[in-house]
Amino acid sequence: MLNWANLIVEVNMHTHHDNVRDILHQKGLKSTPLREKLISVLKKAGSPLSVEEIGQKLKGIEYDQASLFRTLKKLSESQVLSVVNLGEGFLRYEYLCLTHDHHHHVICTKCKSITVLPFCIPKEFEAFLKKKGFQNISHRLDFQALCSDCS
Amino acid sequence: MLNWANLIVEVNMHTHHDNVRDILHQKGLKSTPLREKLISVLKKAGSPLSVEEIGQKLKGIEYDQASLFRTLKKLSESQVLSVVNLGEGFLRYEYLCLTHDHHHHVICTKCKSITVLPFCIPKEFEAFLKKKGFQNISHRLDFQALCSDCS
DNA sequence: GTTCGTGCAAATCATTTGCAGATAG
DNA sequence: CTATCTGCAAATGATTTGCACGAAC
Repeated sequence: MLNWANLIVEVNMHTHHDNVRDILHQKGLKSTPLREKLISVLKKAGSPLSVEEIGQKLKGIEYDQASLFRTLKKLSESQVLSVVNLGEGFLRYEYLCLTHDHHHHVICTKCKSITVLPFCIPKEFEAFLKKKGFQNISHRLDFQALCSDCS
Repeated sequence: MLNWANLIVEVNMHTHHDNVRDILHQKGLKSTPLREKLISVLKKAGSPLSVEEIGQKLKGIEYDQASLFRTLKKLSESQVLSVVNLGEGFLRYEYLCLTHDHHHHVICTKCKSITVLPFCIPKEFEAFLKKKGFQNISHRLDFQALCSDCS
């Protein structure tokens, strides 16, 4: 089943993906300086950033706050970014690597550092809800704790 | 071990708790019309209410929005209420029955009805975090789904 | 009689919206 | 060229704050 032609396509696709401009085009979005810079900032960050943190890393490029919010919303809707709500009173955004699945976070109650966790809730939970008649089930799970550096 | 004296104390304590005024005094808080009404509204509701929903049920008593927020915050800090963040962009509050433990919710994505769930995450999750050096661990888990009435 | 709570008005913070001009494809 | 973005300014929604008065203990 696997042949060289397919393999080359795959390799090309990944190379493709690595180019911020192409990520946008693939989603049918125009490529602009703000969008490109924003995505590369979030790709590099590795953890979910707040709008304020993004703004700081965006220095060097002049941008408008409203456009930033609009861009974040559009990229989230287009599945390029994911919205992370850790109950802080504002949202965070992270680069949604298509190969890297659904995951959860711990946020340090002191330094606010965020760590990705390797586990998810038991499938029985959603099965329970399904049995109760719920559909299109999704969930949110996050932890707050003092990290080892802060204790 | 169990004797009548202890039993009577327990019974009295519960009777005590049922009086909204005494709940407040026990926490060292002054009893005021707004606080009393607020607590009884949330006690009766049984599910976490938004500030707007609380405001509607508070009709009959004239209150100030700022005072309502201050009261909600103070009662949450005093463990009379608990803050529920379902990622809606605003907070909800529910009466924190001392005997009724920590729990989680499903919110219907359409009608916003909220259901309490009978399960919690496996203890291994927090054990994992402890092993990684985290302390004072707490978590948030909630579900979003279309409820049976809405499908 | 203090301490604590409330009302009122103004402030703040995150986010959104309308609109007209600029830019990508 | 036309659809989509962006900048700017004003609007919105949730929540907070300062201050002086009023009520609870």
